[in-house]
Parts: sequence; structure tokens; C-alpha cells
Amino acid sequence: MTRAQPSKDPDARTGANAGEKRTSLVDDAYAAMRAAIRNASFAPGYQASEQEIALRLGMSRTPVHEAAIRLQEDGLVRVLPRKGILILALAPDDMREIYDVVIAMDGRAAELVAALPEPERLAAAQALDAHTDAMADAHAGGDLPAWGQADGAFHAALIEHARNGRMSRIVQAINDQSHRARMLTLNLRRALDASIAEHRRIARAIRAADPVEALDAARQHRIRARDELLPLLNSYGLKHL
Amino acid sequence: MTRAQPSKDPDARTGANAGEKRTSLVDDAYAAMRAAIRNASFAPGYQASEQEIALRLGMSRTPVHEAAIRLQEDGLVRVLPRKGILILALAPDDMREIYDVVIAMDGRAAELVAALPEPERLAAAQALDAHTDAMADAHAGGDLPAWGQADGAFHAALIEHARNGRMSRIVQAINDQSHRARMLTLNLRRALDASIAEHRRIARAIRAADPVEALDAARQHRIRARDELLPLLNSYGLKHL
DNA sequence: ATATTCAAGCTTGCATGGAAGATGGCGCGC
DNA sequence: GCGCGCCATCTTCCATGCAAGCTTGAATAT
Repeated sequence: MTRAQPSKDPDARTGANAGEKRTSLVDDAYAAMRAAIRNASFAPGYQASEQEIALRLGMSRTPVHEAAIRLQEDGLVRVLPRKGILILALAPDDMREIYDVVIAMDGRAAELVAALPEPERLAAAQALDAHTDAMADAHAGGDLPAWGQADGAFHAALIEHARNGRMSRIVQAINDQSHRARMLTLNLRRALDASIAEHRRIARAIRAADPVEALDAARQHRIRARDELLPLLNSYGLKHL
Repeated sequence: MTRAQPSKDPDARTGANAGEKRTSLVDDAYAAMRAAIRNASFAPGYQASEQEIALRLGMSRTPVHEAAIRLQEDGLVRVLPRKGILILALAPDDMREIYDVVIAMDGRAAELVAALPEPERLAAAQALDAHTDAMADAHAGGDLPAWGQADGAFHAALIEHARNGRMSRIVQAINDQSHRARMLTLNLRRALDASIAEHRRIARAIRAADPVEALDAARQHRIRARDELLPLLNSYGLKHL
């Protein structure tokens, strides 16, 4: 509702903006830098100069600067007054903060979806189950990346069906911040079947039009995932991700 | 954690930047425009040109343009590609979205505060009760603006004691968006004592270290407030705030 | 009278230049 | 050798110029 999300492709190449659409240079710079941060082309802690990025993207400093402002508002970088653009690193404490936000948002979203009128509710439950099926398949096949992608799709669908643009935006920003951490910790995950079972419980509550159960299921799922991951991060001594 | 919030004064004059601090022009423009939107100097639906605002603030178009980007990211304005800066209006549906977010965030925050170690928990409960006392005083004295301010302080303190910078930022952005609506609907509110009693219940749960009760108390409080306000908005036919 | 076309004036998008500030290295004093 | 101050350089910040696009309104043809 608030604003259109023009670029949804997760893997845009860094230097090439193949989109022949009517996009502004600022949008191009924003998308390119965001993608570069996501796939760690820009490593956390790296300090880039706007001039250098502008040169690499084949544009002037102005659009890069304005894109950096947007990225800073998204919490991905920090513009240091006269030092350059710093790619932010995530500390375990940041992951704690992030999990609190998604615990709150996923819970409310599940509650809302469970309170939807029948046709939409069932459609949502069906979509969620489809994603969970994909997770189960990936788990059986030992395809961890596919599992992670299906897991992300499940949670994205949950938020999307809550039909709340502000919640979507918030969750997307949070996901951008934690994307690298999720990629890194994917192979540390143990309780994959627990996640699948919990997803089933959420979808079941939604199908049964039980908002209280849906809220609790979504919350407990995120809380358990957090309690599984945070100790791992600390024990591995990962100061920044 | 993410970033320092330099200007916290809520009523900065539009043209005068009295702060002799080391602020950039972009920050000045951001603060001035944000304040102007808050106190409705810039009415919703008003379409300003960057040139005009720059002239009024005594600076060039560049800092105004970059501040507009930040305000757009905050959901306060929309930069129309070659038409100017549009001050966004809030529809009742936006208020529904906003309430869903605060229901989720306040609930989680209350739960977190109730799980804090004893000294901080009691300090938080005491601070919350102090704000509720101020609400009761204002209610007794018939001072509606004071009541609204104390109510805002209560919820701000609740979030603050949860010690989560991302939650604070999200709630602050949401509050900025809904500030005008809150001001307008202040004199429509009826159940002022209900709010006070519910605040007491939240503080009591926190003092008793009962996260489950605190979560439910905070959620029910926000849900009731929403159910009180949204019908009023619709019945008054307020299409945009 | 009405519809259509076209041009002028407004707007921002983007590039670039000058200025101020921070930083790191180099030279000087000890 | 070691510490300190200064300058060169690199960085962003902000102003401004130019160009492109959209809107509006008038003038003309029907």
C-alpha cells in the first residue's frame, strides 16, 4: 500500500543492470548495492567510498549517495560523515533483537490469517502446506539450500496473507539484515523435522480458524528456532556475521 | 544500537534551526520537515516542490531532496518522480495496519520486560505506574492533552525498557505516521478509565514477573483501543487523516 | 463551440565543482 | 630510537547547471 516494490529479484548481478525498464539510477544503485550486500560481495566491515562504487556502477556519485541513505535507513549500511560507507556486521545481540521482532510479527500474522474468512483462510493454509511439503522433500533429499528457500517462502507467505503492507515492509527489512546470518547458519541447523512439524501446526490452526492456537504456534516456532541458533552463534564465537 | 537519534525535540520551528550543534543540513531539513508534518504545517495531501521547501529552509535543493528520501522511507511522504513531494494521508485502513503492528510490538515488549531480572523489572514497573498516575491526574483534571501525552509516555517507556533498538525504531516510525490521527481522535476517546486500568494490569504483570499475563494484558489493551477507535473513524466518515 | 495539437513552464534526475573536515604519513625535535 | 605536530590527500557535503519529462493552457482547425 505504501509503496511499490519494484525489484524483487534476489540475485541481480552486481555490475550489470540488465533491466531495460524505466528505472532511475538511484533505484539501480540501491538494488545493486543491496544485492551485493546480500551475497557478501560487500563483506561486513568493508568500508567503501561512494566514488569507488559510483565508478564500478558506471554512474555519478549522486545516485550512489542517495541509495546509501536508503540502505542506511534499512539498517544495512552506515554512512560515516566523512569516511565512507560501512557495511554493517551483525553481532549475536543483533540476532536477539531481530528474533524478537519476527516473534512478534509472525505471531500476529498467523493470528490474523487464522481470522480470515473461509476461502482466503483455506487458500493461505494450502499455500503454507505447499511450502512445508517442499521443505520435507528437501529434507528427505538432503538439499539444505532448497530447505532454506522453502522455509523462507513459508514465512514470506504467512506475512503476505496477513494483508498488512507495513508488516510486510518491516519483515522484509529485517530479513535483509539477517539474510547473511541465515545463509551462514543453515548448515548448523539440527532440528529440521521440528521446524516442519511446527509449520504443520501453524497451517493446521489456520485451517481450523483458531487464531489463539495459530498465534501460539507461530510464536513458539520462532522462539524455538531462536533458542536453537543463538547458543550456536555464541559457542562458535561468531562476533560478527 | 543501530543509529543515534540526534534530534528529539518534538516542536522544532519550521524555519529556524536553533540547534547550534554540529548537524548537517540534511539532518536539519529532515527534522524540520518531520516536525512540519507532525504539527500539520504540511497538511496531508499537500504537494510541495523541493525548490520551495529549500527556499523556505534557506538551503539548496540537495539536502531537501535527500531528507525527502529518508521521509519516504519512513512512510511520511511520497516523492513523485517529477511532480514534487506529496504529504501522505492516512486512511482508516492504514490505521488498521498500524494497530496490528503495535499490537504485536507492545505485546512482545511487555513480555520481554516481565522477563527482565528483578531490579530492572521493578524499575520499569515503577516508571510505567508513574506515567499511569499522570494519566489518572490528567483524567481527573479534565486535561485531555496531558492525558494523551502521558499515555504516549507510557507506551514509549514500555518499548524502551524492552531494550531492543530495532523495536524502538519501528515503533517510533509507526508513531510518526499515526501522530496526527492520535491528535485528531483524542477528543473522541471515551473509555479513558479503561485505558488506565489496563495500564495498571500491564504494570502489575511486569512487577509479578508474569510474561504470559503481561503479553496478554498489553495485547488486549491495544486491541480494545483499536476496536474503540476504528469504528469512530469510519462512522465519522474520515477518509483521510 | 469543441476538440486537438503544441509549446512553454514547471518539476525533479543527475553530474560536477568547490569547500570543509578527517586521517595517515612524514619530518622534525628530543 | 621515539614522540609529536603538520601537511597532503582522500573523503563526503552541498550548491548549481543542464537536460528530460510531465502538465497545463492557449491557439488553431473543424
